[in-house]
This record gives sequence, structure tokens and C-alpha cells, in this order.
Amino acid sequence: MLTEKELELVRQEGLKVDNLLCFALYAASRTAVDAYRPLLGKIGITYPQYLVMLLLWEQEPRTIKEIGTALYLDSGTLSPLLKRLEKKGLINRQRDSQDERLVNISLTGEGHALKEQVRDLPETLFCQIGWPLEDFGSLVKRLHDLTGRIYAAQTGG
Amino acid sequence: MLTEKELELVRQEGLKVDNLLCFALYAASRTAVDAYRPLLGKIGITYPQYLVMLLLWEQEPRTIKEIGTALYLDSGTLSPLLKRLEKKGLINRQRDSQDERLVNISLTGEGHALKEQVRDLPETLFCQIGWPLEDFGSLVKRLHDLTGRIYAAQTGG
DNA sequence: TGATATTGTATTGTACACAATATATTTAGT
DNA sequence: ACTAAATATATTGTGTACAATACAATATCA
Repeated sequence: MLTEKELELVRQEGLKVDNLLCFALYAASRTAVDAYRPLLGKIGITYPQYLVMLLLWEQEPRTIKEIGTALYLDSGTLSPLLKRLEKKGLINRQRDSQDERLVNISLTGEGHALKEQVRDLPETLFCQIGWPLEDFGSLVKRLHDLTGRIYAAQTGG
Repeated sequence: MLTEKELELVRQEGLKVDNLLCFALYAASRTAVDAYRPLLGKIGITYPQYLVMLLLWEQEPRTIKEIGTALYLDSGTLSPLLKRLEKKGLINRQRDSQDERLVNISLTGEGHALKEQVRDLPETLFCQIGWPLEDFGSLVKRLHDLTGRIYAAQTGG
């Protein structure tokens, strides 16, 4: 897969933080979430909570499992997070009557209404950062590709 | 900075999870850390702890502040993390005699020795994922560029 | 149908991550 | 030297993340 020369390069450089793809992702991710924090703080939710709301604004109800699959999060993370969203009055948690293992998550009126308050949030951030639009799309594509590759490599796919 | 047409696109698509650059980063970052977990688990450390060790293998001692700057982490995260590394016997924490506000972090013999055990970790992961080497370098560069941009936009730079 | 495997959520425990605050120390300015 | 500002670490509290486990419900197959 790699030539001996390329492998040598990986061995030499692979133990320096700045060369690590994983660290670059790790730092970029936290910095990006930092940019959302003050804006989301105004409406009282966190970034992971915002991701859940985005999913529900697109389509509802959804089960916890479906939300977890879409966001790559497990129930140990989502269970308490969804309870906090319920406490804020933004969502309803209701056990499915057909299959009682499932918990259906739906929006309250207040949850629907919140969408208006974040309508121009992506635009605001986009302009703040000043990242070229073409770059933007291609980077997102490469990241999703990478995520898929790593995920597949893990599960032996 | 953006044309009206481009802004319209951002408004339309910006509220869908899959289009968000931030979510792509968030998911990629967590998935990449997942790939490290089983390998680092064998030697008993976590990914953020591994990043600290990488820095110290490059140069030591370093203050908590220096480590935090390099990794974009604050003392609230690093203080307990470093105490855990100390408890594992990998590092020493010693207050600076010149400036007693500083805590110098250095490696123990065991900490130095650990480097050998992770020598081929980057190579292992690299081959697991099968990501083209050219892509690798350019993606890391773009991510660091992005992190810098967001960081600068926040601090008003 | 009855045992078994699978699936989905909840719970517990450990480890980040960061805001807010407290405290101590050095540095600057007069 | 004295005071005020700035710097650095520690602590507390909230909110993720995830492994491990438990438990309940459905699906499957002999």
C-alpha cells in the first residue's frame, strides 16, 4: 500500500503532534465548537444539543437509536442529553407503543419555534470565518470520506 | 465577501447536519480517536494523554501553560489529566523555583520508555485506514489553516 | 411454543472539556 | 517599596463521551 520510502516518512514524522491528522481534526473540531458556543449560549443550548435539534427540524419523530446513528453517538451520551432537552421544554420523550424498547423523540411547540432563532446562524459563522465557499464543500466531502474510511477499517468492513 | 447567490445557498443548506463543516469535523475527530482507543488502551493511556506524552517526548520539561497552548486545552482540563499521568508514574510535576506560579512537567524513566511501545502506532493506523499519503499532508494543512482562521476570527484578529 | 440470540435503552463509572471563580505570584508603574 | 494589573494554577460545577453492564422486548429457529 505504501512504498518503503513513504513508510519511513510516516515513522519519522508520525510522532510529532503537528503532523498528526487526528490532532488536526481534534483541534479543529474543538475550535469550531468554540465558535458556536457564544451564539448557541444565547438560546441556551450546547453544540451536541444543537445537532440533535437540527435532525429533528429536518424530520420527526426519531428514535434515540436513529439519532445516535446519524450523529455517531451512543445511548450513554444521548440519554442524559435528551433528558436535558426535555427539561428545557424543547422535546418530548415517548415510548413507542408498537415496540416498547423504542423511545420516540419529537419537538414541542417551543422546540419548533427555536428554529427561527438559529436561521441565520450558519451564515453568521460562515462570514465570520471567511472561508472560501468552494473549499468549504470539498473539505466537508473529504472529512465525510475520511470518517467513513476509518469507521469501515474499524468494523473490518 | 459572498455573493447574494452564495449566501442564499448557505441559508438553504446550512441547517442540514450533513452540510455542516463543524459536524464533519466533530464526527471525524471522534471517529479518529476511536481508532486510537484500542491501541492506546493496551498501554493504559487515553488520546489526550497520548498528545501530552508526544509533546514531552519532543521536548521537556514544559509548563502546564505551554502544554495547554500547544494542544488548545486549558488548566481545567490539564490539571486533572496530568495528575492521572503522574499517578501512572509516567511524569513528574514540580513547581518552578524561579517562578512559583509555574508547574514543570517532566518525564519519568517509565515515561521515556513508553515511547518505544508506541513507535509504530502511527504507521499501524495509517495502513489501517489506507488514506493516500498526498491527501494526508494536504488535509492536515487545510485543517491547521482552518483552525487558525476560526481562532483568529474569535479573538478579533 | 420455548429457548436463544439480538436489539434498544438505561445506568454506572471514568475521563475529558470548558466556564466561572478563587488564590497566589510576579510584573509594572509610581 | 507599594499598589494595581497581569499571569498561572487550582477548584467547582455542568455537560458531554464512551466502556461496561443490566434489563426488557422482539425476533428467530428448532
